[in-house]
Amino acid sequence: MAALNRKDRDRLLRKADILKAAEHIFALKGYDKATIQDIAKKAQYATGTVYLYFRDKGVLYCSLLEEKMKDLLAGIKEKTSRVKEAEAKLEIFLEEELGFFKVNQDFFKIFVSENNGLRFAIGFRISKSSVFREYSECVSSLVKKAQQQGLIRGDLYPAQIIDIFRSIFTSVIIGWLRKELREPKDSKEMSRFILGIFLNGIGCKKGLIEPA
Amino acid sequence: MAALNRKDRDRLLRKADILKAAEHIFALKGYDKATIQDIAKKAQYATGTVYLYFRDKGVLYCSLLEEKMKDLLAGIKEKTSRVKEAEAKLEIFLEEELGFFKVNQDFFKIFVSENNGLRFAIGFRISKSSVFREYSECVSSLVKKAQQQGLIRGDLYPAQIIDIFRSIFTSVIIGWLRKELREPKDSKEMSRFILGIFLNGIGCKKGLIEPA
Amino acid sequence: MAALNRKDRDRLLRKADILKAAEHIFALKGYDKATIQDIAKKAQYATGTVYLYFRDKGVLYCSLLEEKMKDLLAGIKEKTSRVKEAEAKLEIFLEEELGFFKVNQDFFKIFVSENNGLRFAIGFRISKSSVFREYSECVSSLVKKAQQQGLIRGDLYPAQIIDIFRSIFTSVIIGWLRKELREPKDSKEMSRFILGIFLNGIGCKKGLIEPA
Amino acid sequence: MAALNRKDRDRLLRKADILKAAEHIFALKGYDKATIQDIAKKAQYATGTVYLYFRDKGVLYCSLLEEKMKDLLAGIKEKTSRVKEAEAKLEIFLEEELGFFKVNQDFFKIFVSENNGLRFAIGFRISKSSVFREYSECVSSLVKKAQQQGLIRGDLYPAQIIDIFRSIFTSVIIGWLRKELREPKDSKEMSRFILGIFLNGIGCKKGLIEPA
DNA sequence: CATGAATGAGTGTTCATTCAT
DNA sequence: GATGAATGAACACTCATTCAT
Repeated sequence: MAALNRKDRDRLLRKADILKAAEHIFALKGYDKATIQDIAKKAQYATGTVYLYFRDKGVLYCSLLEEKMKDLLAGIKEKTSRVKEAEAKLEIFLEEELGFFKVNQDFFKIFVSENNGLRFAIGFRISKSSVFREYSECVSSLVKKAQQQGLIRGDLYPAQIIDIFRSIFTSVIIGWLRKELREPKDSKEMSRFILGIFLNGIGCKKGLIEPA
Repeated sequence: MAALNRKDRDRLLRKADILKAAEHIFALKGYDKATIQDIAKKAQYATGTVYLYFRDKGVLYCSLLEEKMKDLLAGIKEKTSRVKEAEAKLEIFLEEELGFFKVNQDFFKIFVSENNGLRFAIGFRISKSSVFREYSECVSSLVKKAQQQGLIRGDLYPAQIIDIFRSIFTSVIIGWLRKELREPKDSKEMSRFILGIFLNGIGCKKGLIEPA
Repeated sequence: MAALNRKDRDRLLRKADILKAAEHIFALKGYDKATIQDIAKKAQYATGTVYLYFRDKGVLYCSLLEEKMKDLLAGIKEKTSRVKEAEAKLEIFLEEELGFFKVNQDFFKIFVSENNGLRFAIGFRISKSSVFREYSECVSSLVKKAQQQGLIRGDLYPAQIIDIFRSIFTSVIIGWLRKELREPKDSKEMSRFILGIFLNGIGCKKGLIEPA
Repeated sequence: MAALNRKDRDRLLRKADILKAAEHIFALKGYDKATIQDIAKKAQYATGTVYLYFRDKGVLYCSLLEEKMKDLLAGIKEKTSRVKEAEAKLEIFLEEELGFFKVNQDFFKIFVSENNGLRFAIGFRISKSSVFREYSECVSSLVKKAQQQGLIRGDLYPAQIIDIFRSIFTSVIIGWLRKELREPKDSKEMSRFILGIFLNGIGCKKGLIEPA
């Protein structure tokens, strides 16, 4: 925030260079198959330089996730705070994420494999990180507010709802990125579309079955 | 099926030993971090023994996936063929998968990371395998039938619907396995619950928003 | 020599089977790249069976060489003993080896790589074996007799002469087997041809240079 | 030739270290039995270091052969071009190889096992390499010139003559290196000695037999 | 005896990490 | 600080040898 001296500013610039390269390589090859040398070369630094900025490969990976999540979260918080209604908040939340992933498709791949792989396989406890916790809490509060306002069923854990929300969102965005949707809509339309599925399901309104 | 001589039977038993160990190790560590030595040790065989049954690590991994998918698919086909209605088919499909994953939690982890990461990072083209293709076709036909019978919206690609279906399913099952649900219901109830969300969404019936 | 009981006879037959397979495989792949499993399979025995007849891979290899050398040597001794003159002996020696290698081309490859590789690279001390020693002595006595009879220069070690003799012989036979000679002659003609080169060299009789 | 910066020079020095170690180990154990760890240790580097300079074991081996052949060939070409007569060229050729192998005895072993086994067993097609082809062509042209000048019999394929030439040469040099010759002569004398055998054979001039 | 599945030491090769320059 | 060569532990895979059946 405050004005940085040249040294600190340079340091941040280099970190950013490396993170950008890492984002591309990790998205392309996955965590294990990506090598530090790949990343260093992509970033046009020497191998050792990476270690001046990140203690090890794991830290680099986590930093990447956190950095991106921080950006995403900042956008979401800022935009959703502008409206009051839960529904509008959810809509704007979706819109913001759609926009973010549209310009961060590499990160989207990582995010998906991280989030949907549910961190089973990877030894990192990213969810312990503060940005991730904050992101969870942010989404959680959106969902709780929607429950309070009677928009969303109250008989489910928010965590569960978020998972469902996230997974519908992810499915749709993957199709979107694949250009498989009939009409590749803009973020705004897409946001309403996803929210529609989330709230109303995929069923025709004819044969509604009783919720269990 | 046919009576096997001792040799063939033993061979199958040993393959099964190794596959079981592999399932556990792959679920625990992921494909890359899992080592053949880990798997051999877990199965209480020597390293080289694994190679008597599987040409290489990749083949072992694929065999594992295919073997399990074959079992899963057989159950699904058998059970869903007993009913006529699309809705009942979907319900039974869910019930069958729920039951299968309940007793195959290790495989579930692998299945999720394989399926949801959309195979970004892994070099295997498992989806080319006939069992995987057959599984896709099976789910696809269930969904198409549901569309024809007016149960599911007809304005979406089946592939998209399947993704959404699968992602809701996955989210719920993860919560279920984590015992995060208020009342850990049995497979039958859970199946109706998931189908309800899928068809009707998570919204309260009050404030329905218009689908975009 | 004496009549063998069935047990001993069977044992010899099996050894011969294995040696024959080994000959083929060693010729094809070389010592290191050949595997016992290759050989066992070729001989249509189980892997372990090979070890009932040969202590280890090295012994199998050496036995093969010795067995073949014994056959070769027996033929040479028998045939060369029929004539008196050193020149005739040499001629018959060559004829016999040519005939032997013509029907034992696999062994010829092994023999060449063993003999011409000069046992530098391989850890076996085959030359210590009695058959090899005997073979050396046999050729040596032929050469010495030729020296005594004034056929061959007396100012060289027999060992040296044998090496030269052998190497000319080998070169020619390789070309012969490759069918590179203008007229693929029979063993008798070929034998005289080699002997001619050995004794008179490759030079035209015009410009004889003085022996150093 | 051109002045190299320190980096390039160091790189060449290290490559040379490794090649030297490889030469020794390959000569001692043969290609298959030699391990990269042996070579690295001999060169006093870590295992991985070898791979910074040579892509794999095969490339290391081929590089070694090519590097040495290049040196050998350069010497031969330079020296033989100084004289006109075929006989003198052959003599100088021999002299040069004798001198080269005297100071490169390890390489001589490799050269012999590579060349004389006629590459039966080894999967590399080194003969495809340009240096090897060039070497062959060089020797071939020496032999052809000798045939044209009436020094060598014209009724044989050059390839055949070269084989004989090489094999006599090899036999003699091995004896020479073993110090088995009565008087270990210098390269010049030895060269004339070999050429004498090559042109005139090993026979006494008395009992010349008719060439077949 | 014969078998061939099992063994596990050993090899080529990679790559995260270090450190002298 | 930046570099990138060097390191060496680790892994996939092979195969000579053993031994229970």
